[in-house]
Amino acid sequence: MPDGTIEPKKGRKFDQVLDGARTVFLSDGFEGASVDDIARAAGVSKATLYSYFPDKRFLFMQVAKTECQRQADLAIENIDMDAPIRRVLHDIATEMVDFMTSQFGKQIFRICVGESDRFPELGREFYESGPVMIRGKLIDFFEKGVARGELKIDDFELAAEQFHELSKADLFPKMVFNIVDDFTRAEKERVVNGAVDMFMARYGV
Amino acid sequence: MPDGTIEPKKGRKFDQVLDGARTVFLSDGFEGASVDDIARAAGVSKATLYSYFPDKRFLFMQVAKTECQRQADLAIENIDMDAPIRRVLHDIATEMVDFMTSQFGKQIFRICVGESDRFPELGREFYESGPVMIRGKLIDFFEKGVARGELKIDDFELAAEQFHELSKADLFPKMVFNIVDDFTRAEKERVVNGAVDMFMARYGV
DNA sequence: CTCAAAATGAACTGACCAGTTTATAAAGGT
DNA sequence: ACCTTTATAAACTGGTCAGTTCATTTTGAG
Repeated sequence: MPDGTIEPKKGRKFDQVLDGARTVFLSDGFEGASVDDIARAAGVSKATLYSYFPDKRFLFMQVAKTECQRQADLAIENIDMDAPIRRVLHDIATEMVDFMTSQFGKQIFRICVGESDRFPELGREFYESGPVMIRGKLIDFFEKGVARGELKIDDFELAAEQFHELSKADLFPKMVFNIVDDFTRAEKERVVNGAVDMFMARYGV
Repeated sequence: MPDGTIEPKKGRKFDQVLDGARTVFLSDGFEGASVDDIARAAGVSKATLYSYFPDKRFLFMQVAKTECQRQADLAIENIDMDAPIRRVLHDIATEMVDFMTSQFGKQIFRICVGESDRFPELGREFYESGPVMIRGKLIDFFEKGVARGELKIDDFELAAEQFHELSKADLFPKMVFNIVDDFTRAEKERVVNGAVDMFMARYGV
C-alpha cells in the first residue's frame, strides 16, 4: 500500500532505528547505551541497524544533531517580539529556563559535555544550534530596542551572553550537579524576574 | 632513614597512587581511565593499588574530593575584602574565571557532569565545595557593602548567584563545548568588567 | 505466484577491562 | 642476620560490548 506519506530518506526502518537510539542514548548516555539495547528498543535486529549506520558514533551524532535542530526550531517561534521590552525579555528567559530544566535539555547537555572530548564536533554542533542561535535572536531584539531609544547597549554580544547566563542563575548549578531534579514555577519566576530586573538596570535608558 | 616528614596516613605508596589516579582520571575521565593505566602512571603494581583502595569508584571519589578541597582552599584567601567594592568584585570575578578556564577546572567540571548519574554524591560534593562556598563568601561581602550603605540588595542569595553566573558569560559555553581552549587576559577582562558594571548598575546605591 | 531485496536472530570474533591470585622479591625494623 | 610487612609482575577469571557473519524468514513489487 504505497499511500500518502512518502518514504522520507533511506530504507523502511531508518527512522525506527533513530527513534530507538534517541530513547536509549538520552537515558543512558553514549557509553552507557549498548547497541543491543538500541536495537531492542527500536524493534530491529542488530544486523539491520548496522545496515543503516556504519557505527555507534555515527548513530549517536545523527541523533544529537537531529534532536538539537528539532528543539531549536520548536522553541524559537512563539514569542511576540513587539511586546513591551520587559515582557519580551521575560518570555525569552522563561523559554530558556524551561528548556534548560527539561529532561531533554538536561540530558543533552550532560552528554555533550561528557562526550565532548570523544566527539569534538558534537560540542560545536550543539553550541551552534543552541547558544549561538539564541544569541542571534537576542541581538536582533536588542537592536530594535536601541533603535526605539529604550535600550542603550555598547557590546551587543556581551549583553546577549549576560542575559543568557543570568537566566540560569541558581537553577543551572543545582540542575547540572544533580542537587535537584525539578523546579517550581515560582522558583523559575524568581530567577527570570531577577534577570530582567538586572538587565534593565544596566541597559535600560 | 625516618627523617623529617611524618608518614601522613596509610601506607608508603598511598599518595603515589592518588597522584597517578589524579593524572589519569583528569585526562581520561572515569570510564576512559583504566586501572592498569593508573597503576602504570603511579609507578605501582595493580595489586598494590588494590591493597590501598577497594575499587575504582572509591579511588575516583577520593581523587575528586581531595582536588576540590585543595582548589577551594587555594583560591579563597588572596582577596582583600576591604578594598573598594568594584575592586573586590573585579578580583573575585577574575579568580572565578581563572579557575573555570584552567585545565583542572574544566576537566573536573566535565567529569562531574558526565558522571553525575553514575555518582550522585559526586555532584553534591563538588557543588558544596565549589559554588556554595563561593556564594557564601559573596554574601558575606555583600552584607558589608549594604552595611556601609554602598549596596542595596533584597535577595542576597540570588544576587550572589547572578554575579557568579555573569562572570562566566560568553566564556563558559565556549569552554565547555570545546569551541576554544584558552582565553587571553583581554577576553577575560571584558567579561569580568561587564559583570562588575552590570552588578553595580543593579545593586549599587 | 515468483523472486530479489530487506530483515532476522543467533552465534561468533576480538578486544578491553575490573578485580583476584600466586609465587617471588625487596624493604626495614629489631 | 632474621623475619614480617609491603610490593611486584604476570597470568588469569569472568564479564561486557562493538561489530560481523550466515543461514533462514519475511516482505512487497511485478
